[in-house]
Amino acid sequence: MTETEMTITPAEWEVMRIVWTLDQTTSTELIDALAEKMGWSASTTKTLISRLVKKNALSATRNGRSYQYAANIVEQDTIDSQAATLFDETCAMHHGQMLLDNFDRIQLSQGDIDQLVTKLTERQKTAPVEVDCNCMPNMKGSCDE
Amino acid sequence: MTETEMTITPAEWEVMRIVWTLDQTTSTELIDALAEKMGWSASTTKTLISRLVKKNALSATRNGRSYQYAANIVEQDTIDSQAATLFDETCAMHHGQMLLDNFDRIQLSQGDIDQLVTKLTERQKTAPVEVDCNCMPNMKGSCDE
DNA sequence: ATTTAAAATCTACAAATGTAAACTTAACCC
DNA sequence: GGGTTAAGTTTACATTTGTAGATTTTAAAT
Repeated sequence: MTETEMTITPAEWEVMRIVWTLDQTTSTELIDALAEKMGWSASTTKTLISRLVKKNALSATRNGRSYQYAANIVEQDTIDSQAATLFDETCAMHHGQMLLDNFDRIQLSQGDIDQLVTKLTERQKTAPVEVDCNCMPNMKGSCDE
Repeated sequence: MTETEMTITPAEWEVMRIVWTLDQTTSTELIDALAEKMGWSASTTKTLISRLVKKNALSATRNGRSYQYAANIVEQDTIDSQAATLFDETCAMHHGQMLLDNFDRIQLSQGDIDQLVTKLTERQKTAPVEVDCNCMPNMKGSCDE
């Protein structure tokens, strides 16, 4: 499997979330959940399912009249690369503030916090006073506000 | 200004990054920077500039033969809402791990780290052992891996 | 004033995306 | 075993996005 770095669109992402949550599911369940959550018509959900199966994000196993759908991609990995893209596409100077500004929106478990604090404390030793801007090729300067 | 929550596409985002970095700039500068960074033709950059001006993300002030372009939207705010969207669109259960997995990709200043550690320590007091899944309407359960 | 060249505007167009109706097929109930 | 109906497949279509050529304007230089 050549892992051709597929793209999941926002609408498709909604389907994946349900699949990940239910682990193993059917089009009916997906149609119902997304009709409720997103207000989508059955057709819309069906289309999205098809596209996800075609791009191999979902596996479809025939079971009587219908299929059993399951995710072929790991949720954590997919979220991680989604985030990686965000970090890559935005100015490094603003990442710290971005986390601080969104802090209350981010749910964290006790274990997450422990690990983060540990890593942050470690990082503190080598942290710069100011992060450099990485928005332009040869730019030492900074994104000024 | 009714702040109609505009959408910046990935390609447009590249233009904005340069504008934010240079603060005040011209089409020529943008064309050059993006030709180098992205390999775009002059026309492509011009089109993106137009679209950004039309959606009011950029202001254009005539100056002789050309325009002076400047951002109408604040970089930090824009990055913050980009991140907010990511957090909203992904399962809350995985946010902690997402940060840990991307830790080395995130640049942080000493000040950022201090503030984060402070907030995390404070949060620890009320943090749950496990974060709940928020992928489906009435779902107490969890996204099982 | 005329030429020229840069800057802006207009037009184009394929691919991706969101959204869904229409049609087909096949499993299941009676 | 034939009709019903749920599930899947096809077709559709407007918008958005990435990408860029063609055309028009107009400031600047001579």
